[in-house]
Amino acid sequence: MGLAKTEMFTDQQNEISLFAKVFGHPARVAILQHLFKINSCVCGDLVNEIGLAQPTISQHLKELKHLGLIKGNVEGTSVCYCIHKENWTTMKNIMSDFLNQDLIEKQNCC
Amino acid sequence: MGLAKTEMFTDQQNEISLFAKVFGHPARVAILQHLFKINSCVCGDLVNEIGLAQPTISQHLKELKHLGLIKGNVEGTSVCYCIHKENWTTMKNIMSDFLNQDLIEKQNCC
DNA sequence: TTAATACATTGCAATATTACGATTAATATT
DNA sequence: AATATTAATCGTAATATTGCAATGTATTAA
Repeated sequence: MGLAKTEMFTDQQNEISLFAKVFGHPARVAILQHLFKINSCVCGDLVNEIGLAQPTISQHLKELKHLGLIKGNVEGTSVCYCIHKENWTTMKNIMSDFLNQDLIEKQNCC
Repeated sequence: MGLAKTEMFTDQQNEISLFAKVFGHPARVAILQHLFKINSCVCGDLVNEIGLAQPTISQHLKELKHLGLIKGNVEGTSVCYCIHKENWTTMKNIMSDFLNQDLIEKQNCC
């Protein structure tokens, strides 16, 4: 198989897992952290910054863009990337709801 | 390839991606949400609850346990699972730091 | 002891992911 | 126009993930 049976889960569960999946590779984490650190648009130097080959970085950027977490603007021959702030906030709220579920003391055995 | 080049990333980046990866499947999200909802140990009914075959659930539980996010206690013929609260809090702090990076207004082009 | 129950493990098929060389597409420069 | 630059896309190899049938293991019940 290798494919998740998404139809048996809620939209919320599928959405959480899609966001999580995109953070499930250190290169994409590194790209996002760099975009936050620079806090402006990064044109081109992500390949040097991260250290993977250009097609690989391009593929990771595509996934981040597809989920709406970054924006890309063509600027001459290069492309400028930055965090999509509104979508990042939306994602953050969804993930935070999941992570911040109540840990009330009431356990029986563990 | 199919394997991440973890050696070129920081420990923090690799840790974030490992936690995210385990949330990158809706079945594991559903299992965790169920454990939170019950808010005590769940003995046995996870297979009925989630709807995947027993070996599949067992495999997902193994991954969650391996990362330390759940605990499993043998209770007779069944095994009781619950959230590992301390580890969950640690994970939550790591993920929150990543998700809550500052979104200061200063963008050039995007 | 035997049978039943609950869960783990093994083995395998189908699909997904990661990485990159080669190529293509688009714009800039000369 | 010809060339250079930058990034996307294609194609492919290596590896990982998902799912489950079959089987194994441990505990309980009869």
